[in-house]
Amino acid sequence: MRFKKANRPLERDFYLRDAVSVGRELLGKRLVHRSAAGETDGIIVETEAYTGRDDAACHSYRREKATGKHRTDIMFGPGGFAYVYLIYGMYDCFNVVVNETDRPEAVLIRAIRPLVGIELMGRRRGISDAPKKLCSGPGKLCIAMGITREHYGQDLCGSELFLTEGEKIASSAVSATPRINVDYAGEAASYPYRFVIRDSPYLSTKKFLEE
DNA sequence: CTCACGATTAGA
DNA sequence: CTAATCGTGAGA
Repeated sequence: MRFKKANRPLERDFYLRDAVSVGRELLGKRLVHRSAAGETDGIIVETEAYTGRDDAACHSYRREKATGKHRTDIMFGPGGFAYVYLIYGMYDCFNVVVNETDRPEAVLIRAIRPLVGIELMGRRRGISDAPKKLCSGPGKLCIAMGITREHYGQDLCGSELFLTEGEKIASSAVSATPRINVDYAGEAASYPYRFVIRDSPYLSTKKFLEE
């Protein structure tokens, strides 16, 4: 058998739900990338939910369908596939597409606590000091884990790039805050769709507001 | 075709 | 605080 039971990729059904639920439940899961250079993996400590056509912060906001020509096309299919896009002309961001076909939602993975392949992560990032900074942001974790736009559309139920069970996170250890850097989204900018493991030293920022 | 700007980061 | 850097999407 290719995987030990505890290390199997999460199944499709996990992803076929709304972004807020999946975003919250991805905290504590392990993100694994088996690349030619080696394996890297770590525990997710920060996510953001993007809830589709009605969410002004979401890339699929007011879009109607996949045209075959837009970066968001993958979001219109079923959950459990990778949506990776270039931000600010410099960095890639890794998202998990969620929900059913034609419900274009996604969860942005914003920070990870490195577990495996820390030296490889350091080499990719060009730093040698504390692992706390290796994956403390959506751009940084893509560099550290070797995730690029070539992974756009990858099936996360496969064996190269996937999520699997990690640690149980008590709901009392989770905080929900507004999402980072979505000021352009008007009212949606204040929705509490960012989920963090409170007080984790591996987060992208120290911003906490609400419970 | 042009062009303003971004789900970021590192560095002054 | 700002520069870096380029794909995207809106508009002519």
